[in-house]
Amino acid sequence: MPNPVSTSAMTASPCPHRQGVSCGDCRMKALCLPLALELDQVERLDRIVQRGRPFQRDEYIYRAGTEFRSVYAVRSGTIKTFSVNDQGVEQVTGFYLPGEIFGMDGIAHTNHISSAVALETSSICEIPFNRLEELSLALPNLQRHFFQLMSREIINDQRLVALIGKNSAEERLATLLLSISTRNAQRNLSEVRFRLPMSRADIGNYLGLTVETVSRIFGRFQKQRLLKVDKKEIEILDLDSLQELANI
Amino acid sequence: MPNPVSTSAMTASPCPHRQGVSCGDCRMKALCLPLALELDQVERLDRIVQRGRPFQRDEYIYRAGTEFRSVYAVRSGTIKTFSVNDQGVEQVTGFYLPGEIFGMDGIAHTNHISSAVALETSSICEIPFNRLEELSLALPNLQRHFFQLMSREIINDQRLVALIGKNSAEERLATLLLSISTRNAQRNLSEVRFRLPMSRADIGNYLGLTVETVSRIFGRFQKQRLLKVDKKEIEILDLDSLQELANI
DNA sequence: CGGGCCCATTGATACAGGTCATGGCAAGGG
DNA sequence: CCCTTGCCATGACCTGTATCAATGGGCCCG
Repeated sequence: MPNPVSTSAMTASPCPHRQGVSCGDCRMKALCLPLALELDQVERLDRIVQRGRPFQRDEYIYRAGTEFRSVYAVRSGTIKTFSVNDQGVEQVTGFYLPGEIFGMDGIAHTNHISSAVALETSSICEIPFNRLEELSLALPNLQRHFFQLMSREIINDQRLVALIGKNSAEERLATLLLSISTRNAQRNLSEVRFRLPMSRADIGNYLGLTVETVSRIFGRFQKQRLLKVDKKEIEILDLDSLQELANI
Repeated sequence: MPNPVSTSAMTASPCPHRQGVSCGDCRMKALCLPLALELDQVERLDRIVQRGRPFQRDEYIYRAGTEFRSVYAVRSGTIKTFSVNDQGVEQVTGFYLPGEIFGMDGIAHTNHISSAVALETSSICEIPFNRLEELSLALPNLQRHFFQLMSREIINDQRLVALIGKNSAEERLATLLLSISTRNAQRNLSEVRFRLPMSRADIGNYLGLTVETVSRIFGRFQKQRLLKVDKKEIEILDLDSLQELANI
């Protein structure tokens, strides 16, 4: 008897991908919008945001090499960004959850140097960058917000460098799980039960590990009663120990 | 007989750290300034830039925990940025050469989360961030330039993640050497002979390696006739092979 | 001038994680 | 229903890099 209800504890809204929402109504606005923006400023931002039909699993939001036009906000679902070097080796550069902004690495060039795909059905807000620039000239709060968003992205990447450069496989995986856990908590979802939308291969790629190692560590964590793992469904049984492991 | 002349091929200017320069005169303007800025716009930027006395080796430009006020441009010398986690482990996050901007990770917060020290005597331009924000509202080119600078920082960090996560010690060191080489070339310095201003420990820390490994790889590169290494003085003997190693 | 310190190098050894290979399970398609 | 395919798990083995330890050179300072 398959249970049609996802374990992801959604609120009353019938479909998380529904159209026609405005920034003012969006459940994610506290995450992706500058809190400092006044109501009429939100409206002005809202007017430049484009919302298309949801992206299906494996659908590209943008591709490396194509023209950079916009940055994007996740309204629902999960996005993976990655780049491919000239030897064809893929590098996963990030996983983006609802309320988070991606595509800011494209700003430096006229063409994208990385790609973004949906890991599950996902609704995306597209924010044309030249319009965002114009609006930022008029709304100092918005300009500041984007500077801060980009700064945060830099900080995240630096943390990832430290994680990969200095920590063991166990510490890396624990840290990723806790990162997703806290980001879920910010979205008012459970911080101990969630579905990992990405494959083991993606996790390993992101963390600088092989699939086998990721798999073994999941096994080890289960044996140590830190986690309950059922394919992509994760339950954190011992948050404290996991945090200790991740030295957070 | 010690040779007082540094191997770094400086141009005629008697002292690279001299005061009283303006952005318009600065040899590094092509690197750190938006090329698109008009002359009078450069002057307006110039007026907010603060130039103090040079920083000596090991002097801090800013410290983690102190109030974030400015971003900085290197006019001469080399700056190392790093953060320290709660276990006291240092993570080197970057080396900044003349014409490069650092401190952008501070924008996201009111206080710095990383520190910056001079690796050698260095002249620094301080750019108060709130004044930069104001000016950016008036100068669209400047706003764009800073968005692009930050985007480039993100890209660099992502490349570093890939380097550390996917490449061997040899590949990592080769890539760092080539990065410094090309950045020197941009400053019209030799791309095959230069002085590494940072210690082996800093290099290892940055690349996610131990000092011993860095030292061994330097030895290996010498044996393979890729490099001539004399303490911090580096001569690249076989640029092609090094590039092949770094898969660039 | 000598002692101490920092930095770099080099060697011996250990081990975490990579590589290679096998097998299982679930989903989808003919 | 069986066959294929993709994803994950697990075992055996190997190797690159960390770790531990010892040595040497340069430099500062008493």
